[in-house]
Amino acid sequence: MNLQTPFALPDSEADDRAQLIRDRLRDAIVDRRLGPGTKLSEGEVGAIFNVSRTVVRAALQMLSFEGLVRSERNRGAFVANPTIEEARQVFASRRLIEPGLVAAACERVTVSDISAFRNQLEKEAGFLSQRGPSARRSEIKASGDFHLLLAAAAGNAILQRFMEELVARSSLVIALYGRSGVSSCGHSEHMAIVDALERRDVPTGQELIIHHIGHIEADLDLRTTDGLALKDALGI
Amino acid sequence: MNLQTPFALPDSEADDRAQLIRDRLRDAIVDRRLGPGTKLSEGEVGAIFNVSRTVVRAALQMLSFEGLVRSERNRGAFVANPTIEEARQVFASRRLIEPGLVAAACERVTVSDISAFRNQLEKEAGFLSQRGPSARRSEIKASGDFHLLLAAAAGNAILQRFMEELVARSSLVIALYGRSGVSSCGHSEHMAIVDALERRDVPTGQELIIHHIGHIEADLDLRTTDGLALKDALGI
DNA sequence: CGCCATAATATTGCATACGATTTCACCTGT
DNA sequence: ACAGGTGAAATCGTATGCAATATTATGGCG
Repeated sequence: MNLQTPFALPDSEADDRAQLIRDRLRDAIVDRRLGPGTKLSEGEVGAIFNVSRTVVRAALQMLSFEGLVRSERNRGAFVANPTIEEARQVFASRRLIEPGLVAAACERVTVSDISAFRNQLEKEAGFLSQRGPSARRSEIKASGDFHLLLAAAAGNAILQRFMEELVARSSLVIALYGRSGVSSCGHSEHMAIVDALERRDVPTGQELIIHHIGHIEADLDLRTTDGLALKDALGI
Repeated sequence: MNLQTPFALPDSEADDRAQLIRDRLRDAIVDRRLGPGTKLSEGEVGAIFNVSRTVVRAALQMLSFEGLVRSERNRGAFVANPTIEEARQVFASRRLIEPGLVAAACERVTVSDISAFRNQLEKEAGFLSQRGPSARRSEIKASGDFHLLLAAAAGNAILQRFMEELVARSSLVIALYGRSGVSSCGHSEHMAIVDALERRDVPTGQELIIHHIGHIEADLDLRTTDGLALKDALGI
């Protein structure tokens, strides 16, 4: 467990340590420092963050609601291992919700929203030009953050929370089933979407985001692994 | 607190008492035995269900994630009091998601799904013909269950969970802002939707559900209460 | 040599204990 | 009579302890 937090929580004035631990764990999961299936022992996590199991349990329960962690009774909590079916459902949900976000965002987007988008796009470009696993992770995170920015711009707190969950789960799915690592073509698509938002061009924006989600999903290997694949596994 | 559970949990062999308590509380909230703003004290709830505060806290945390309960640090948990803005967002979310559910459900409904729908419709009719506050509550619940059935028929577990949250929150919103109590016209609309599902008629089904959601929302009083209303309040 | 039964160990589920914070009642002073 | 302050009671946040369950190690047996 490399959470780069060897000592007690330094920050912040904001109480609620469970939330803080949840955020740390979530970050670690979505940028794959904690891989699917990793056990998150209450005692161990508590020791790392210098808190009792009580507050760790609260954090793990939150992550379990978000679908990032699977809790088994009397066995503990593990980083989720989404099945292919779950992966499909994540993307089906995104295909349903994100065009709606684009429509809402087109209506109410402000100049400061747009500049936040541009800022995010520059960050993406920065990570793209770098090399190394750390930049890779940052790139994945930045790519997800773009969609979260879209959700925020839509101005619906409920849908925003749904999207937070979907984006986080997507990153798990990509970790498990991603083929080429990162779909680097995503950046230009994000740019085109921002352009459409700025023009308040709903149909174009929706078409772009649908294609974009399609590209992300197309980069996954979601072939069902039953029947024939079993033989393959035995053959090896 | 009238949760009609004066003694220890009778059922069931199924472990996880926190989940059971969450379900009980949620039922009480969505059928308005617990009104918005009601305090849910950990100790009190624990005494009712004969469990420690630990497990009550877990249940309340779950409800707080679902938006049915608002938790304030060092103050406790209260049945949520959605604002008008939140109410609008709940219905905006439903307008986005439910047509997608109809489309998915049309593709994959089975005959047993249809009969489940018909069964549900009969239940609704039964409550409609009765009088009294208890039948009223059952009617509200049954009306929500119809939409949950739709979500289940769509076959996407993630969207199903989102809908569970949205339906539950809708019932809170109706409790707060409902005008005529119950939109009794809903029943015939539900029937028409089931007919469309059976014919696998996506466009009609989507149009029907959009109108249906519109009718539910139209029965609310979501006029914003700022500016002028302040004067009114002072005038009284 | 491998396999199953059994004991030792670790981990979770839950209750309880205690300090911290809030709430409420009461009281005093103006 | 009322505003504001003070103290008691209630409630929450968190740590810890114990029983129950799962996991791992050990040893006997086929």
